[in-house]
Formats: sequence, structure tokens, C-alpha cells
Amino acid sequence: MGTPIKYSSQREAILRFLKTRKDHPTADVVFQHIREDIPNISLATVYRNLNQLATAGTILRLTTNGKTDHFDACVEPHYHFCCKNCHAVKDIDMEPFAELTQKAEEASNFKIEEVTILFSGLCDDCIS
Amino acid sequence: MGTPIKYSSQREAILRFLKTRKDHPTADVVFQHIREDIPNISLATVYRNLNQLATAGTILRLTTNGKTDHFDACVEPHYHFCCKNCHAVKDIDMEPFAELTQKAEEASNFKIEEVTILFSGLCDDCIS
DNA sequence: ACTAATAATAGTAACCATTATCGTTATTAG
DNA sequence: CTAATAACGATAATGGTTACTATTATTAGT
Repeated sequence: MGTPIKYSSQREAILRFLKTRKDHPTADVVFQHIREDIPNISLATVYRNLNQLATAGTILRLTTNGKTDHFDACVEPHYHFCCKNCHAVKDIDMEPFAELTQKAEEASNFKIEEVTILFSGLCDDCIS
Repeated sequence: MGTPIKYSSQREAILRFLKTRKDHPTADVVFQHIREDIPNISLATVYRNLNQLATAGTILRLTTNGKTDHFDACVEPHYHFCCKNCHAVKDIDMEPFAELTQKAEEASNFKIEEVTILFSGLCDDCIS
């Protein structure tokens, strides 16, 4: 088995902060906000804990068109949208297609464990 | 209008190479292979042209779980799979859901232009 | 509680894919 | 043929992420 996980107040603060946000912040945004409560927290600590939480399945890592990943404390299956203009990442409130994974597995020789769906275009704030 | 595009033998070689491959190579893989024909080609030239071709819609840029983008000379709509073990990117021969974009647009206030679907798991070579 | 074992941290250097810069070369229109 | 400029090669710079290391915090066992 892997190494046991010890409690850390930094990790708790990171997770708690993520749960208050619906805009799927990046590691750096998390860092800048956590700093206000824990002024000497290290950026490396933020990355380490976000990775750990994502690996554990406690949070989701969202890879978008942009160059930095976003993180989501809501692990229920749902779809995301990334704005090509402002690069905001937003939820789409839409029933997920459960059968997609199954169909893809039938169409291939692969063991499919996950499907990532990302819409992109212009968000409500950027449509002019 | 934008700046006019001039011919370059390097760009032609890059596109020609990509068309011979079905495994969606990364920029560096393209670089290593083009080098055999054009020994003094610069890595920057490969990146510059891959970006230009992708922007023009001549090729596809595939953003995966891995840290580097992959490129695909086939621009017909089709789905991709990224192996969590060997990080290979492979096609999935499956009819695309045309209605996904429309449904997402109905469920949101966004102007949705694109949908990216990426399956992941274990590929045929890595299932043991 | 005390202590030993070790996971986690802060701070920072290193990493690495990608992009920017810049002097030179190649393409193209007239 | 020539002038204008897109593209190039070489390489420095960038920026997000990870690795490293000495120190601190957590946890299980006495």
C-alpha cells in the first residue's frame, strides 16, 4: 500500500477554499487566496496538495485549452465550458451521457475509465 | 485582414510528415523526424508552423492529460483516447454525437463553437 | 504525556515545453 | 531585378510545475 496520509492544516484550508468556489480556480488563484489566511504558505504546498487531492479523487483537475489546469471541488459528473476569450471555466447544467463510455469501449480495444468533455466558445459575459 | 502567408519548404515537410502518421505526434516527435530530411531545421520553426497550421484549421491540436500537445492531420470530427500508462493518443472509430453541442447551448447562455471529447484509460498495448 | 518515525512544509532551485527575440534568408509581387 | 516582408535558425527568456533539502508537524506506540 502507499504511504499513509497525515493531516495538514494547509491541505484542509485549500480544500475548504475550493468548496466555496464555483469558478474552478487555478493553482495560482488558490495560492493567492490561501495566502490571506496563511501568509507564509508556499506555492509548492498548494501544488502538492492539489495534486494529492486530485489523485485521491477528492477534487477534479480540469485540463482546458489554456495552459494552466483548473480545479473543482465538485466531483459529481458534469460538463465544463472554457471561454476562448476570457478563459473562464464554467459549469454546464446538463444531464451527462452515461452511455458514452460504454459506446467508446465497444468501438475500441481499450479499457476506458474516464471521459472528459469540454465545450468551448464564448461565455455569457463575453457575448457582445 | 491578416498578414499574407508565404510558402515554406519546412512547413510543407511538417504537414507532409503529419499526414503519414496516425499516432498524433507531439511537436518534439515531429522535430526529430523532420530533422532527418532537413538537418538544420529549428525546433522553433516546428512549433511556429504547427501553431500556424492549427490556427488555420489545416491540422488539429490535441490537448491531453499529458503535458504536451499532440497534432493530427485528420480534421474530420472524430474522438480520441489517451492512455494513462503509455500516454499514447489513439483514434476511436465511433460515430460522433452531433447533437451534443446543441444540447449544451440549450442548457447554457454560452455561444458554443466546439466540443472536445477525450477518453482515457488503458490502451490495447497496455492492458495486461 | 514523551518519543521515535516520518509525512508535510517553506523556500528556492531546477526543469522543460513553449514562445519571444533578432539578425539572416527565402519568397513573392511589381 | 529589386524592394518588401514572411519565414527561418539559433538561442535566450518565459512561466507553470516539480524537485530538493533542511525544518516542522502529525501520529502511533510506549
